[in-house]
Amino acid sequence: MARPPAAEQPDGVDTRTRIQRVALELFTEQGYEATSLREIAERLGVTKAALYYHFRSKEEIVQSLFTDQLAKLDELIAWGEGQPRTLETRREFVHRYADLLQSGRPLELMRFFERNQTSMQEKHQAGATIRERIGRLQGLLSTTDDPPAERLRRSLAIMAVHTAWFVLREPDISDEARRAAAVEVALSLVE
Amino acid sequence: MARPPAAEQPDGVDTRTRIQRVALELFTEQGYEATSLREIAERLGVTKAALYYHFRSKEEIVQSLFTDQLAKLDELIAWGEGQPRTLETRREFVHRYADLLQSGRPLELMRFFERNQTSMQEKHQAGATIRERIGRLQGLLSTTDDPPAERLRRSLAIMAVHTAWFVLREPDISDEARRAAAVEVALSLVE
DNA sequence: GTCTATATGCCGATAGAC
DNA sequence: GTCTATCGGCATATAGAC
Repeated sequence: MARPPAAEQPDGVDTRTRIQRVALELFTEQGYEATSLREIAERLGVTKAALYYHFRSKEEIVQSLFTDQLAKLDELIAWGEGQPRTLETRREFVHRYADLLQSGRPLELMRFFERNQTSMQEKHQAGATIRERIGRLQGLLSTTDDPPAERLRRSLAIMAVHTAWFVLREPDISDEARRAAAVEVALSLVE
Repeated sequence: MARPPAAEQPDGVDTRTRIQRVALELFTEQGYEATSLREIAERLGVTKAALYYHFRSKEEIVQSLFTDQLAKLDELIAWGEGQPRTLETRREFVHRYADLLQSGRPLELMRFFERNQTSMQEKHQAGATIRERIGRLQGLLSTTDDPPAERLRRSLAIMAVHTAWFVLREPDISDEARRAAAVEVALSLVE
């Protein structure tokens, strides 16, 4: 998992991590397919070959982004799958999910994934993994027995929590206010 | 706009239209960047050069998909911008928007757009146009003066109408039932 | 760990025959 | 309207020196 033994740059971040950061940014802005390894390398001031020392392929860069962050999501899913399917569980889930998105950087990953859905297909291993987890999340809130409107509402509850960060940008809204709005709307959708 | 004078294939659809259909399908499934003109041509049993007789570039194929369908959306926006910003207008908007998505094929275009967000950037002319229209749609339902939770709720109302078609698939749900669920949830979000 | 140099292949796009 | 043939370019990926 972790790899402590690594040479560090002046800014205290090793090259592997710098590659991941730049790749995530460019993949999200321009798209996975539209971003070349040459572009990533140039941004970092190294050559393509240096990238291949740290990652065996372009796809492996993406995989590394997710595997480094997937653990917390799996914790939440494990918790949810051990709870009774009650209103109280759904409420608690909304809060925990909002927490999850606010801590660490899973939100940047979500955005990357959302904007690169076509690249993250079944062929892409990271894509398959994330899709499976999203299915499990939805499964925590509703079952196929529920009436359609209710299933739709509960899917939207999850979307509300991410979407809040993209819809509520301007003007001068604090992270706390955005989170409060997300939770309020999501809660109303799981009632 | 229309181009009646065109040779037709045995199945009654001219080549230009067949190119558009296959392109939309492949762009949506695999992604715009990941789909080559060679692939589209092979699927149709022609060569790349034939594609270039009908469209000047890959991007022009995408543009043609939207320009052929944008008129109805513009009608809805024009109607909405001429109405008072009342609850009754929002309700009527939800119904009209659901109508719009059910008639014709704008839904397939929405799916294509949603799954190829990174390719449909500002540089891409079709992308800029659609983004502008989506902004106008959101503007019909809410203003920046509204409190955050309300703005989020109204953005979700629009999403509910599309999302219904992707979330509510199995098992044996009719178009009418799906539409009813979408409208019900969207209405509750614009109250 | 990073470099130079290169292999190999597909891409979008065009020219010109039929 | 569709074809064959081709251009120039950039892609991912690798070999091997330092």
